Amino acid sequence: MPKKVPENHDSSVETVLKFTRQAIVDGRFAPDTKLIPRQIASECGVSFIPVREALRVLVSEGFVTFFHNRGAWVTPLSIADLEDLYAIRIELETEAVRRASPLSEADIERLTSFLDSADRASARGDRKRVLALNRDFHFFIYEKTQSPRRLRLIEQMWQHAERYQRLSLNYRHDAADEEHRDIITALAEDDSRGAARAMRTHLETTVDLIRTAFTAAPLAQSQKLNVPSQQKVTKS
Amino acid sequence: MPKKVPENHDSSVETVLKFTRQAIVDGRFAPDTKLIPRQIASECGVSFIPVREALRVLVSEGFVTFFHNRGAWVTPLSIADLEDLYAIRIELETEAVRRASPLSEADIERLTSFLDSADRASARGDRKRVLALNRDFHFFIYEKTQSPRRLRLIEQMWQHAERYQRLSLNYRHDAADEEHRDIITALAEDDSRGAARAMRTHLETTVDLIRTAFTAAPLAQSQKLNVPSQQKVTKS
DNA sequence: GCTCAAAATGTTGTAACCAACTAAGGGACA
DNA sequence: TGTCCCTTAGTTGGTTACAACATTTTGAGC
Repeated sequence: MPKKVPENHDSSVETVLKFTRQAIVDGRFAPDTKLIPRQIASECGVSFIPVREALRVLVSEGFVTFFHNRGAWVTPLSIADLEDLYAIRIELETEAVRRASPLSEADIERLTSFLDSADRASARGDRKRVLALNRDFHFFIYEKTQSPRRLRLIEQMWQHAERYQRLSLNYRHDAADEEHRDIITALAEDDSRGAARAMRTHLETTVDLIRTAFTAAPLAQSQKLNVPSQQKVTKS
Repeated sequence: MPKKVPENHDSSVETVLKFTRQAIVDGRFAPDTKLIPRQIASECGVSFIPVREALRVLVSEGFVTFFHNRGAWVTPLSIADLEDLYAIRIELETEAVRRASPLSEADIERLTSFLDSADRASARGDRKRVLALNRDFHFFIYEKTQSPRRLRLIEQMWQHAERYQRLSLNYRHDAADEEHRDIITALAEDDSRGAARAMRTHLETTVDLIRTAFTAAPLAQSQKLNVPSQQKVTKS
């Protein structure tokens, strides 16, 4: 059996996968639009066979839907799916916090430093950095659970969630920061249940904001061009 | 002729996907062995390109691991992964039961009928039917939650769990049946928390059994050390 | 026996080709 | 004018063949 380390350098499938997934997550490939393999292939500088492999993976991840003989389409967004998604996130992530506790003094300091950095980044208007630090904060906790499957699921859920978060343009840093610090406070006291409760509150507040933004700007999901008939063919 | 009947004829990729996943789940493709694309291709009667697409999907589902330039290998099993898997199953499935409640009188009767059928099947030694009814029982509840994402995750976790369950050869029908009826009892009283508790107990008992079987027979995952090449012993 | 090079095997990716299906356009006809 | 059917063009699903490269095995010389 092979002794270690799966691939380090990206294969062409990996290249296409990352490119396409990112394009879907950040909205460049809009919901309910058709994905044209040849176009993606030329944009990534590969032939169209690795593109099909990548699309298959994206189908299995839920970002893309195949319609038999009608090609690959970006999976649409919906309020129902948003609720479903966040319900699952809340379960997985509150439990992750619960399992991460207790944290060491050093870990608490590290978490605090993420928030302080985010504060400074927010003050200078560096939204991208704020979002990166938000992710760092959350995943620093989740990684403490030593649960690879859970971590993988949470990562996937986050990517799906990003598709929705993008719609609420203004990231409310101040409110989020306060909720984050509530989580830290509970963790510092080894109050795992309190930390989990704070995480739940945080996520529920987030989904409330997104829901509002989503219903206010339904353009994002109602712009259905060339929608194929609803005969679904590939799930899995 | 009026209209073409939409054929449910699986695509090549679907065929390979189902074949290979099933072979991994039921142990015919043992953990830590190499998957030979050409062999799978010929066995499914397709060329090796759809096989590669299917293997990609199985990688994304966690059943297969790619090693760059060293091919595709069946993901190994481990106690740590077993615990991880069941921890997640418990979260997703207890919450599913909680959300499924309250159920109608008819639903309760339906659930009871599954268990009665399983009893009869067990009495005549039809293990396969017992397992199918076990699945029907669980998923009848989970489908009531109207949560497609959760359902999909649970289905995937079940397939992974089957790889481990296979190792504990004797399915303890009587114990499982009693736990199942505890779940029904709680559901019949609209006691969603009680039902969730009963589900948790049921799953914890199950994982205990599997853990025991797994540690008792570690051969199952370390014995099948792979060999260089599947057939050719070349030395003649 | 041991080392290292060369051949065999396997993996990754491309190109050309074909069959089957979808979707769009153009009559024939009421 | 409008509907329905048929043709046709374009796309998708799938195969074979092949080139480039990595790994493994073989084997010859020391």
